[in-house]
Amino acid sequence: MQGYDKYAYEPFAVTVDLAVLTLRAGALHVLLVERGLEPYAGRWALPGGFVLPRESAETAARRELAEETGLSDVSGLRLEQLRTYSEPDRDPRMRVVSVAFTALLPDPPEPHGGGDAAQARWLPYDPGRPLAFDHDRILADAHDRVGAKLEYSCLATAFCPPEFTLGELQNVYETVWGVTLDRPNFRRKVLTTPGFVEPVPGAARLTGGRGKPAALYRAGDATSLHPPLLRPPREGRPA
Amino acid sequence: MQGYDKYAYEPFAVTVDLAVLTLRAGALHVLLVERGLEPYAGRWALPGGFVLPRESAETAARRELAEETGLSDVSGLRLEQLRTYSEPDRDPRMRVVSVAFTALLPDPPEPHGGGDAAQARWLPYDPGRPLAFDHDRILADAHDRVGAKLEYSCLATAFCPPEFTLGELQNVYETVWGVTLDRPNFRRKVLTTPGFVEPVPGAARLTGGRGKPAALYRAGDATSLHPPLLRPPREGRPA
DNA sequence: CAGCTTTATAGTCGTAACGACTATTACTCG
DNA sequence: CGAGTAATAGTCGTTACGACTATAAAGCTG
Repeated sequence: MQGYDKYAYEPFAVTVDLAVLTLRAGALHVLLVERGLEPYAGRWALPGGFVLPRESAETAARRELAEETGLSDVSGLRLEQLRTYSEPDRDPRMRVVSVAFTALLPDPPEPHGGGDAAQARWLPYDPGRPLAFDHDRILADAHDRVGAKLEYSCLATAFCPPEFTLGELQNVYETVWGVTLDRPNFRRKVLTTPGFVEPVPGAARLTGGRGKPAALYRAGDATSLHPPLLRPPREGRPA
Repeated sequence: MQGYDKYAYEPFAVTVDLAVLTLRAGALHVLLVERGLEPYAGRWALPGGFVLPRESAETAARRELAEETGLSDVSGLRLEQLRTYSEPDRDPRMRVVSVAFTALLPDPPEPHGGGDAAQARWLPYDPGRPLAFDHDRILADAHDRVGAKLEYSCLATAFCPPEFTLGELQNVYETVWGVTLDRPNFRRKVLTTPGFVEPVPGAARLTGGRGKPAALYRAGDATSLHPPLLRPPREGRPA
């Protein structure tokens, strides 16, 4: 950066891309938009758009998130920078550098049509689905990152509504990691980690489904998990 | 990104900034360059520069790293993307979006003057030192990230020469974290983690200093630490 | 309504991991 | 040759965790 005044430089277009994840019906879903124009017309792509002249990438990402999801209040949502993608040919038309973000939503805010997208929909997360540009790689990176952050942060509550049961919280881990966890052990771990969750005062319980009604919890004030909640080590590689 | 063809967009300058860390004489050092021109003339700044038209940010970062350190072979070094900084006013002259990278060097490759910088030097890491632009924040973010990655990755060996003693490896942790660790326990943890380090075959030992000569090890083929090597929990916040 | 299924919650037991220590070995330095 | 220093070996008690059993409280099914 000290070389400003000597180097010639080329201007780039700067965009943001959003990997917005949620849990619908026990399966991980992603917010995708269908491209109407070439290149990649008809292909699914991550929502996103240009960073405006007076915006930071974070601001632009939050604006796009509101536009694409149609949510009235996006201010409380966690929006985390993932990484920046800058391969010279990632867009065939021009030089585009894209800052990717990850967001996690509690409940499926119904599809929506807002924003400028031809069509925006929640689709099940499928690592094999080819997306426009390098978006499949961005999405895979986002999935990896979220999976890793579940281990040592309290991020999982971001997938849950304000009040949730431990079963719902466990579903977050199981769905994102693609494993099943032992329920009593999960419960013990979460409850003995100070600040991870706190019981809802009114002794409120959630009933309605089958089985014994579950106690309700809220996210606590802790932000990191010490010690972490490790996912079971993969078979084939010793721990 | 689907909005290309409708939105007008503003071109940005894209740069890379490098937080290059090393251990000199048991203290964490950073590679800094002294700015010759306004703004921030005379201030220390992170090395970096513009991304050229046909480069990715990663390529540009590696090029800059070679130029600034004067190292002949930079290809083996770990260069990791940290985060992108895009506040509209981070550079008073123009709109600059900067992709920041972190690199870790084993041994202090002597200062150097290569590249276009007025002066490049290793200075002790000091969170209080004001740097040009938002570079003090970038540097702080890099330090945080490296500290966190030491816990669950084998990154620490990147600070060490190809063959190192367990004492040197422990120094990496102690220096970056700013704590002291129990030597036998550290040793046990490192040696019982498969693939973290492997002994150098020839039963080579490093002598020369005071004390008993230490056995030499190399980095193993593992890349992540399962279970992690947690830093001691801060006092004041219960674990 | 009885009994099955389902889900939440309580608790046990054995082991692995880890923090805090002590002891011993093998060097250099004065 | 001792004193100091750093590496290595090993012990002990506690915590954390995986695997598992048991009980409680709901809905469902006939």
